[in-house]
Amino acid sequence: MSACEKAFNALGDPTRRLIFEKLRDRPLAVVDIADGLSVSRPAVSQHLKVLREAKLITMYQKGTRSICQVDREGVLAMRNYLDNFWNEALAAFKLIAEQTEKDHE
Amino acid sequence: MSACEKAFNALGDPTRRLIFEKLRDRPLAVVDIADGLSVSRPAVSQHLKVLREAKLITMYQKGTRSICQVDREGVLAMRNYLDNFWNEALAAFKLIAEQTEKDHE
DNA sequence: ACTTACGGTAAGCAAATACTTACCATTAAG
DNA sequence: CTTAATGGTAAGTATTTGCTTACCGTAAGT
Repeated sequence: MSACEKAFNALGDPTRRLIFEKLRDRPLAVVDIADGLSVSRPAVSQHLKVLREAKLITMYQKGTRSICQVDREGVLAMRNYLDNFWNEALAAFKLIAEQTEKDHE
Repeated sequence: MSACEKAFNALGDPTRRLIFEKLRDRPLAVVDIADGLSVSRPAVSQHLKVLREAKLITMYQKGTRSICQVDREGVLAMRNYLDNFWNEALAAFKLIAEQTEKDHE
């Protein structure tokens, strides 16, 4: 279930979260992502690389522009991880509750 | 929706993810978390503080031991964020798809 | 062909952060 | 009361990592 190790690493950085959220509403070129942000374009490029390797975004060429968009794979992987985590935590909690109940009777 | 800023930061670190996952199956004392990990106990304490402030775990005293367990608040906040994100991304995608369809007729 | 727009990569720097050792406080047990 | 167990905090170090400038490559426009 640690297919999303990289995804958690990637979204651990506030600037990358900003970029990620910018792409939620529409695909954007690198240059469009960069302006409005307080960091340089090369910095953005580096962040995009991390997001790409985490499968949180995909990119394709369109002329000289590199268009970025969110990648369902990474997003769903994280969602799945958290769902799973929570279900198992809940199950474990119930098991322990039953156990301690037994101890008290 | 950025109630989980801290949660993403917290789970951005691999050691903290390890600790977090250790707690999925059962509550543990700090000392129990520390052994098995490759870092010192004080390091664990510091990580626990971060996880606590991110509302990913809660702690309570039991004698000299501090028992840690997962906190639903943080987990559900992240899950919610990702659900929301994905829904909005999907909606945006459809909107754009419809738009470009129009352009082609 | 020349120029402009776009963007990836490298090297170096600066800031953040994860880790260690040392120390102290609290609680239970002898 | 003394000792052992547990764990939080502080100070300092070291590693990581995010950022910048500089440079180069590619694709479109003139």
